[in-house]
Amino acid sequence: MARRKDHTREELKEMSVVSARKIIAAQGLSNLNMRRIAGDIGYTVGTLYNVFEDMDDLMMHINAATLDSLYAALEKDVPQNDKNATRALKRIAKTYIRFAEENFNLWNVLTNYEQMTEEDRPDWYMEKTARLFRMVEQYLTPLCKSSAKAERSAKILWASVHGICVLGLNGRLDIAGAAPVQSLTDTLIENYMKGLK
Amino acid sequence: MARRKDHTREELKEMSVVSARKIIAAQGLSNLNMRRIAGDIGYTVGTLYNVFEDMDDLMMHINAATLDSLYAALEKDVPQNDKNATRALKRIAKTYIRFAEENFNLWNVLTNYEQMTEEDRPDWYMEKTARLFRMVEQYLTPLCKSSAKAERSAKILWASVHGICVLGLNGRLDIAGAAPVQSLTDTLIENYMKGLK
DNA sequence: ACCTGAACACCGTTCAAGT
DNA sequence: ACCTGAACACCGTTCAAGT
Repeated sequence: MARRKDHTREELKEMSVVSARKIIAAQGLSNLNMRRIAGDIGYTVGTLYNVFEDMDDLMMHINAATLDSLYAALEKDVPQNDKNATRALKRIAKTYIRFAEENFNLWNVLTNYEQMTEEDRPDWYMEKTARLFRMVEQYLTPLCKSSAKAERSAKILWASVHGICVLGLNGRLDIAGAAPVQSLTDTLIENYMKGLK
Repeated sequence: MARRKDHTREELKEMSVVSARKIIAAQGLSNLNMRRIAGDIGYTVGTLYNVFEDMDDLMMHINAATLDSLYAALEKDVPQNDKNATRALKRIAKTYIRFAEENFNLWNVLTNYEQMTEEDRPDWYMEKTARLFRMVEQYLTPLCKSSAKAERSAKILWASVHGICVLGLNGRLDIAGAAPVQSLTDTLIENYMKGLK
C-alpha cells in the first residue's frame, strides 16, 4: 500500500463529499463518521485528514455542495425577469420549501450544523449564501426607494420564509408536509408586499 | 457507597438539569457530557441513567427549562392587554431576541437540537411551545375574522421572527448584535400588520 | 509525497457487584 | 432499591512506519 496515487487531491475531496452527502441523505447525520466515508471511497481515515483539516472542514464542503444544489434548483424553477415581484417571491419560497423537503437531511445539516468560527468562513463560502440573497433582492429593488431598503427586505423575507420552513417541516407548527408550509409563506409574502407599498 | 439516598429521584433530575444548563451556558454544548454532569452533582454516570432514559431524554428536560425561562421573560416584559397589537407584537419580538442573545448557547441548543422522534414528544412538553403561540395569538384575534386566521398569523409571525433571529444572531445576515435584528423584525411586523388590514 | 493501520483520548451506555 | 465503577463499543484525530 501507500503511494497509490489513484486519485488526485481534488478527486479525493470530491469523492469524500459525494460519499458523505449520500450517507447523510440516506441515513442522517448521526450515521456519518470518518471511518465510514473512508471505507466508502476505498481509503483509510488517515487519507481523509490528508485532504481535510478535520470534520468541521469536511462539513463545510458538504454544506457548500448543498448550497450549490439549492441555488441550481432556484435558478431552474424561478422564471427570470418576472415583472410581478410578489409572484416571483412566492415562487422562490415554493422552490425553497420543496428543496428542503426533498433534501431534508442535507438541508437540516446546513441549517443546524453551526460552525462556531463565525469570522473565518472563507469568501468562496460566503458568496454561496450572498447570491441567494441577491436572487431575492432583484425583485425588490424596483419597488424600493434605495438599494439599502431592498437589501433589508430581502433579508427579512428570506429569513422569515426560512423560519417558517424550519419550524413547519420539523413539526413545530402543527402542520405536516410542504403544502401547508407553502401556504403560510404565501400569506407572509402577500401581507408583507402589501404593507411595503 | 450505594444506597446513599441523599436525594430523591426528583431532586436528582432537577440537579442534573441545572448542572447541564450551567455547563451549556458557560461552555457550550460541545463541552457537555454525562460524566461531567455526574461529577458536578456528586454522583456517577450510572445514576444519571437511573433517572433519565438517555441523553436525548435529558436534553428534552434541558430544553423544557429553557422554554420555561423564555416564557417567564416574555410574561415579565410584555405588557398585558395592550390595545395596540403591532406595538405588543414588536415588544414580544424584542424580548425574544434579547432572550436569545443573553442565553445564546441554551437558545441554540433549543433551536438546533432536533429530537428526531417527532411524534413521541410528550404533551407536557408540547404545551410549553403552545402557550408561546397563544401569547402571540391573543393580539391577533381581535383583528382577524376567525380564530383560524388569527392562529395562522400567529404561526407566521412567530416563525418569521424566529427565522430572522436565528440567521441574524448567527451572523448569516451581515449584521451583528441584537439591535439590528430587532430592527428587521420591527419592519417585518409593521409591514405584515399593514398588509393584514 | 502519499497512504496505512494501530494507537490515543474520549464518548454514551450497560450491568454485575456492592450496600 | 439505589449507586458504583469497570467494561464495551464507538468515535475523531494523530503519527510512526511503510512504499
